[in-house]
Amino acid sequence: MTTVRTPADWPATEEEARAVQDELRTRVVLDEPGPPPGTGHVTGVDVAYDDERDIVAAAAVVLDAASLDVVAEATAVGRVSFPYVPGLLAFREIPTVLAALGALPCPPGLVVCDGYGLAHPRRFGLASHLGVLTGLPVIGVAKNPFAFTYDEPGARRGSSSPLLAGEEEVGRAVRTRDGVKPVFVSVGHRVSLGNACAHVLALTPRYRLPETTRRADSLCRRALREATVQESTTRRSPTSR
DNA sequence: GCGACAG
DNA sequence: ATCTTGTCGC
Repeated sequence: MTTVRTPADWPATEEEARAVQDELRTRVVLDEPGPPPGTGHVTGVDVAYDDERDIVAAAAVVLDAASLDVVAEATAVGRVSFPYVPGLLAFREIPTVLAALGALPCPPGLVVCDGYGLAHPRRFGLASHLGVLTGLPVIGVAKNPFAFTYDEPGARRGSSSPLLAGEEEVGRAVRTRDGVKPVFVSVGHRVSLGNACAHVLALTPRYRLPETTRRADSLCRRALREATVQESTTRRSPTSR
């Protein structure tokens, strides 16, 4: 498990963070289809927090896209680098997520993260940000519609409807299980929306959330528990070094 | 101006 | 995100 420090030039205020988003958004690539679903690697990333101790743990789990078997995984821990502000989530998660991705022993292929990409107040959510910084194809899968609107998709798995910012389709509400609340898919970088939705369906043979998200979620929670235990153990044993 | 609002 | 056990149901 690698440890990360927040970069020295990390934005300190909401204003600075928004300026960074406005600058980086010009580098998002939206005209590539992305890798075909069911081939190569698909990597889930997620983070867990311990606000009490100001610790954040990130996990990256690489799956074989065809079998959904785990191929590799990595974790990283660090300090929380920004408060939670709607629209600025990426600044809270990215340093640690980048460290976890960087610790992987193989290429991640397509990256699937929690939250949004294009579906964002300035069209530059976590998935877009992560894509621009890594150059990798990235999509976002969120559990809530944020401030966007949508019509309920059909009740069957595979149904979807546009996620709308006014008239603009910024993502899609995708039903991954019959009769279960949809997930909210948006493009991050170098993947088309249709392809992103196809990936999400390929990653949900059994549960509402993609296997990538589920694997990364449980791994980063475990990493957080172990990071906490390590630190308290060190404190209790001043002679142990 | 105020409230809502990914995780 | 996180606080949190058992429990109802397929």
